[in-house]
Amino acid sequence: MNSMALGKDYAHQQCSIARALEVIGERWTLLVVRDAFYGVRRYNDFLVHLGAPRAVLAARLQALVEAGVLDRRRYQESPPRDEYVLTDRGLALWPVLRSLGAWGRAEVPGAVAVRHFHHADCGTELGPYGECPACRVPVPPADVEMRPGDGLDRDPADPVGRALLAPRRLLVALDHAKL
Amino acid sequence: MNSMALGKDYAHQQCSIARALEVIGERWTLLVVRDAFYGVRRYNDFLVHLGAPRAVLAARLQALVEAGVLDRRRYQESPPRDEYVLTDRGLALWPVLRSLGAWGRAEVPGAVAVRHFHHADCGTELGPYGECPACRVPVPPADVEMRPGDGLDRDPADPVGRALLAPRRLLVALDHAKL
DNA sequence: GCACCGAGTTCGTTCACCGAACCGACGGGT
DNA sequence: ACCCGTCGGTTCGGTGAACGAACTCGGTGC
Repeated sequence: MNSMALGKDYAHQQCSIARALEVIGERWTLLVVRDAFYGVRRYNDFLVHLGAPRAVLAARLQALVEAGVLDRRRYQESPPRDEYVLTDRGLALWPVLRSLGAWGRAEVPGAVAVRHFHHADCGTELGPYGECPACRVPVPPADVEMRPGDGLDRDPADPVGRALLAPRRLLVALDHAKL
Repeated sequence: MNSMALGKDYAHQQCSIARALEVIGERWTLLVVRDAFYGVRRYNDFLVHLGAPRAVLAARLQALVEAGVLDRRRYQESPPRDEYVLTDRGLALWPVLRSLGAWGRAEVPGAVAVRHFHHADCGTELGPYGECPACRVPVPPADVEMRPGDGLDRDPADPVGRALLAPRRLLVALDHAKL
């Protein structure tokens, strides 16, 4: 529970980047956070959408809760079921995901535009830093609308992938009645 | 060179974030890129500053060159010595490092300000997105001056860490006459 | 009672990371 | 000529993490 034991620490590095990577730098972790922004909240939905091993997913979710990035909360009592939602600290990761996605789309060869992000208030597509070029304000993730792009597979195998085909507001939970 | 048998690929994920993570998501990779922004260019300097295993460092440098993030170039013939410098594609990672560092400083508990980044033209400290609040422009990394903060260790063990104590412009190579 | 579901845990294999040792090309000192 | 040191790696044995399949457990619906 304290610092060590895991090989995930960058030892004596004194750098806020290294400290950030100790929290969100392990394999799968940032994709879990991404899915949380997309509205995924349940263990099984993360599982089918990510394709990660079950044990790894369980470990990442627990680590993110302990790091204060996700909050685990009961959403029904019988049977007892928990969901994982982003805390303020998790929401603060939006610029990281935004800049990573922008780089991946612009700089990794063979990339096609898979998703577009728009300012929900005015419909304008976000700039590279997650700001609205029209309104000249940084757009918080709650005000972002995600729309599918041309490169997106029209018929994903998993139900979560299908649910994410439609335009949707970030952070809004998936509707399980429609899955 | 194609998809590979390595476990570093996020399989069927269609997401520019996942594609970016396939390039810079492995352990140590992003810290190598960070050091490249700080002016580190030689194998041995990366090695002593990062503390990574030699084999891992060699693999990461090679992978980054193949991905077009770093360029390997000869800087002397006898003995033949190469240095690794950021390409345009690597320079485009600046917003990623900037947002990660900002998050690590603001949101990871127990963090103290270790380094500050200023707009070299006017001296103003950069905003959270790497923009200059005074000039209202996004600041390219070449125009960023890095200054040590209060949380920085005054006497690091390695010579590279000592060289990075002084205020310096990003991307400028370390001066090996002073190491 | 029984099948089913969500949310994990357990387990054996595979793979990547680690750190120490080793290697080869070159330069400098004696 | 010989030894020493540096730089930039490669090799190797041990360890820990990731993987995927199987299993468990609580609870519900039929």
